[in-house]
Amino acid sequence: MKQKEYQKDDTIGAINRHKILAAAEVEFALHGFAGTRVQHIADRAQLPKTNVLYYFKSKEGLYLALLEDILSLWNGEFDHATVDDDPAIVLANYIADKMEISRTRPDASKIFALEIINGAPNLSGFFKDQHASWMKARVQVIEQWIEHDKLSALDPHYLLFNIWATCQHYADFAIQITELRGKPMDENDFKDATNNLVALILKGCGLAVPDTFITTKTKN
Amino acid sequence: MKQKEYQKDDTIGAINRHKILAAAEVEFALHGFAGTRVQHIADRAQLPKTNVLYYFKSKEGLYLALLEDILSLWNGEFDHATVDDDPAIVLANYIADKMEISRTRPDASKIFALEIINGAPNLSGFFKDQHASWMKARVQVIEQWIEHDKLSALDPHYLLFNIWATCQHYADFAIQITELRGKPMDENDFKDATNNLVALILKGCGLAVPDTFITTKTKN
DNA sequence: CAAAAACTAGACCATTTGGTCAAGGGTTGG
DNA sequence: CCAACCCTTGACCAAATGGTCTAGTTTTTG
Repeated sequence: MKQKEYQKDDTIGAINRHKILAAAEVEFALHGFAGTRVQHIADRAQLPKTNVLYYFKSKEGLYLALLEDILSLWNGEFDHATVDDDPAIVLANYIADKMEISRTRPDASKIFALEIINGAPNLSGFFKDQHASWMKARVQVIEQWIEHDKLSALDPHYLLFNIWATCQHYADFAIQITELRGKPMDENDFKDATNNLVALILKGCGLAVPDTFITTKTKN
Repeated sequence: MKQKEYQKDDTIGAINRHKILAAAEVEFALHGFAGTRVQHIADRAQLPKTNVLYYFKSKEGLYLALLEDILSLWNGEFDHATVDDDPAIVLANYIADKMEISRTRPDASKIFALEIINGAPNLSGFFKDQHASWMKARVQVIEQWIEHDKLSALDPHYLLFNIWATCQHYADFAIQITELRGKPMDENDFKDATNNLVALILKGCGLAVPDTFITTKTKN
């Protein structure tokens, strides 16, 4: 973070750091922090182990750097929504965003999940505070929507939890999903899943589903 | 499994095995398989480490025994539902069951989640097959409900995934939830969350919410 | 072009940790 | 009461692994 600002992206160091982070993301997602071997990260990045330790002081240092990268994904459109916005549009887009992250960055999602399940031992107080205040602000907006009868009465906390839960699930439990569907989810399946989920949640909140999120299938 | 059938529950061996399993559940949930120390399990069970290895041949043996216990939780009411049942009742009860497991056995839920996230390396083919055929049967019932216009059209797979996702979330992400709500969820909070979730999903499916799942609050 | 800085890499080490062993203590059934 | 079995326990070990050291190579910079 500190160096990256002024550092070019095409120096040998930057390239290697990037390769290592990418390899680490796969390994940590698959084996957790304790179960991951520095050697395996090195192998995957096609570098000697010593190099990994050279660029990142330690296994923990690498993990923390990765985690910081991952947390930066957790921002989006919804962050700036106000009462005046249409809840149907805002929520649908929020869900679509989250689903898109699950599709394109499943390992990031898994690492975050592992971190939380294990008691969030590496999430900084700063992140937690930031997250808590984000939550508070979003809850207020949703409550205002409810007051203005734009949304049926429900606890905004649970609504948000349920959205996160469902979206994350498509990344974290991808193996199970693949097993049960008989095939992995491709981009189209994700679109279907997103539209299904948007419909479920929006209708569940008493909202109409925006046209853009209605699947037009031959199947009636 | 093999011995338990004829073994009494009050022998010294059975008691210790039970203590060890309980301790292991906490430790594995908190640190994952690789991150868990046999010594810590022993400490928590208040037994010497050698005892743990005496009762269970190895760390992996203990983990597998625990996992088997946990998987037995994954059965419930919905297993026997048919077209003739009321989908609103069946689904609401299914959600309530799952939420109850999240409340009472959060560590079991976490271990299962860790297992899936890490690629399900220890889930037997038997379990997977069983699970897949369970899924197929449930999907059929839901499709029949849809054909009979008891439910709005949606993909049954995604509906089930979304239910699992939300229910599991209250166990797996309990730390985050506590952080964001400012306090841990007690039994009453779980009841609220359950009713919120039932309302969201049932309304999302075009179903009326059974009376038993409507929270009567002073808050309008 | 020379020197400093960045990078590569094999050899090596200290520690941690799952697991073994042998010896002894309790319990139970005949 | 004794013998077989179950249980307890400290001492110990081999393997794995994160990390260091040193030495050399390449790249950058003045």
